[in-house]
Amino acid sequence: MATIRDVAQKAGVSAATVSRYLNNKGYISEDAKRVIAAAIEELDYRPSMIARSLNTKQTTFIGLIVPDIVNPFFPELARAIEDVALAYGYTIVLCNSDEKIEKEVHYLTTLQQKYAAGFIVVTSNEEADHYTTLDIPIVAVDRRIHTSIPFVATDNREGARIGVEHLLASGCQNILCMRGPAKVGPANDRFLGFMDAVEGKGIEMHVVECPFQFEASELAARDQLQQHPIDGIFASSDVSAAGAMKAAYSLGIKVPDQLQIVGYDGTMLSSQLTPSLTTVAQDVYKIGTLAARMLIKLIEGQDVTEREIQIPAELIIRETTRSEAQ
Amino acid sequence: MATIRDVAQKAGVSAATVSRYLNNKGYISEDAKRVIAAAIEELDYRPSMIARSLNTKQTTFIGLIVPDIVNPFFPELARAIEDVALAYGYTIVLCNSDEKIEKEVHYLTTLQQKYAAGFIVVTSNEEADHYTTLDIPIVAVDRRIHTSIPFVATDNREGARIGVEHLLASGCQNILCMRGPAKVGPANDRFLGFMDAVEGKGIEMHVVECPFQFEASELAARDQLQQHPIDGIFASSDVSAAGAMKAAYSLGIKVPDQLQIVGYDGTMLSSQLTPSLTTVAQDVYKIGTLAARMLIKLIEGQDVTEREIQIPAELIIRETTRSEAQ
DNA sequence: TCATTATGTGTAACCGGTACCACATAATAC
DNA sequence: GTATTATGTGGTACCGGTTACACATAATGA
Repeated sequence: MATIRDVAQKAGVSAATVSRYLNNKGYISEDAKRVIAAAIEELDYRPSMIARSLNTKQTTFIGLIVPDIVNPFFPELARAIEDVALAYGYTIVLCNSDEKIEKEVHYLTTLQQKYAAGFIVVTSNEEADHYTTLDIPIVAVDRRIHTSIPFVATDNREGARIGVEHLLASGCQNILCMRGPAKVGPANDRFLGFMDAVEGKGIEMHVVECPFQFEASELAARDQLQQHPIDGIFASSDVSAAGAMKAAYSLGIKVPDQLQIVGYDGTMLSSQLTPSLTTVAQDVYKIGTLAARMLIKLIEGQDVTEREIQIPAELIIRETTRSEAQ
Repeated sequence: MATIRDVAQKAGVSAATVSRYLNNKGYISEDAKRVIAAAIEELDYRPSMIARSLNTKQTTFIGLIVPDIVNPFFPELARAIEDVALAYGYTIVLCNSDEKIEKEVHYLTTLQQKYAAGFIVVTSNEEADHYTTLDIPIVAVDRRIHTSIPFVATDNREGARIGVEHLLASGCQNILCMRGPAKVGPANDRFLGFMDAVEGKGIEMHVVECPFQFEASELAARDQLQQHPIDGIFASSDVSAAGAMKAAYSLGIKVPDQLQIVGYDGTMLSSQLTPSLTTVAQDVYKIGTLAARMLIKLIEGQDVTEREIQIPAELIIRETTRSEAQ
């Protein structure tokens, strides 16, 4: 690899001049520009970002910390972030934390001492010290970390409320809420939204807590369906809804005739199921782009006025509900 | 951030000694070790990887170039790679190429001048010059790039053959093959496997090419199901199989009673569908770990004996086939 | 006892850029 | 005609590590 001094020598100028050329700083004659450009071309010279970083102290890596990229919510988020990162000259480093503090801390420290300019983080860990004490910018996505850390997410409470309203409007009288884990912020918000919709309506309701995981959800749903005459399910993730559909199928319960189901997330899965799933869709791509933009602004020292962004969710009515209203 | 000279000063030794301590190189007295460790502790010193990289010329970034992380095959691959990368002290940089040469080249060049130590690449692009001329190691996954580039993938031909044999053994007489795009290597291998199984068996067959995409697959399947008395479908991806299931459902064709379906990939989706999908599962995690190990060996200058690895696929029999044999 | 080797540490150059400063010349101002 | 400013370039220290080399002392061998 050619260095800046190789270029300088070939062009018959000093390294300083080449550096100025590369960064469009200070005065450079047209002659010098021409001869430097030629030398760069000829040597196929590319500046070493690492040498540059050493004294500018600036890098273009963004660490993306997610629980597990295999969970279908995150690839889409990653994709969105990567798209804006690319546009602004950043690249993203993928970190799977499995929700474990040790892994989060590991990535935070190694990447910081390596090269990271900032982080985008999705975590449910209560202890946020290792985030608040960081000296590079962070943006939290999906789950709030600490009031001092900027945050982007769906308006989950309102989203859930809309989904449950739809179930109500479609005639459900006996609703099961398959709520997510209590320690996950958005799961709680969705549960609150469920309560908002259901309260004072005089309908019967059941609540079961289950992880965003297929088998466990199927089991929980089957159990509830056997115990109660349920005619509507609000699942707080599409995966749980898929589990519920499977449970209904194996119990011979017809969807949507005997049982209506609303999922949450709006992942690919929801449209690929048979019958296709009515769901409350999050605009994950938008969340990702907004978070990335915000982080890059922070990195580049620009003003960030809105430090908390809530994106509305959208109800997508498909085949697991009857929407009697229509 | 404290520097090595800060540590040296606090410990009353030279920077060289601290460096030796950090790298376990050369002689260091126990006294020195103690006093340096204390100074590091006190200053919360972390060596700057970027300064280190500048003269060792070694980095610990692995570029992962995939068409689109949103395609469910890739998160699992990424996860596997990331797991071994973590174990060996590497971090992975996520690059979505959308199969576009420009984007691939962009990432290749920027990351190379930035920091990458090697690449793991999934691409179907014919033109491989920008890969073969690279001066850092690469490993190709899923799709072969060039004979000179190490390669890890499922034995797709054999996998497909097994899947189709199962359809045959389950009594299918009129089979539709939903093959993948002609320009994608693995899709061709799977088609060859289909032919291997079907040839000379005297059964009726139909072939339709469709992308690994839900809507298009549903349309193609519906079209074929309306034209021919098909009783078995071999889809070369789970997504296509899901499309076929939807088509069958909307045409009132019962699965598996009237129509049996075998998918390919073994993604989450296959188990979450109702009925759950019989599929030929790839061991994506294994592919990822093997590829990552191989790349790291190449980066670290170790011998790599096997430069082409084929992993067997496994048939997972679920509810979309009847397996009469049993 | 003297030569040789093992042990331990510091000095300084270097990796490949950036940026401050000095300096030279041309253009403009007074 | 001299002072001032704009334009253009080079020298060199520095970012924060690593490492070759020199040097000093202790331990071992003959």
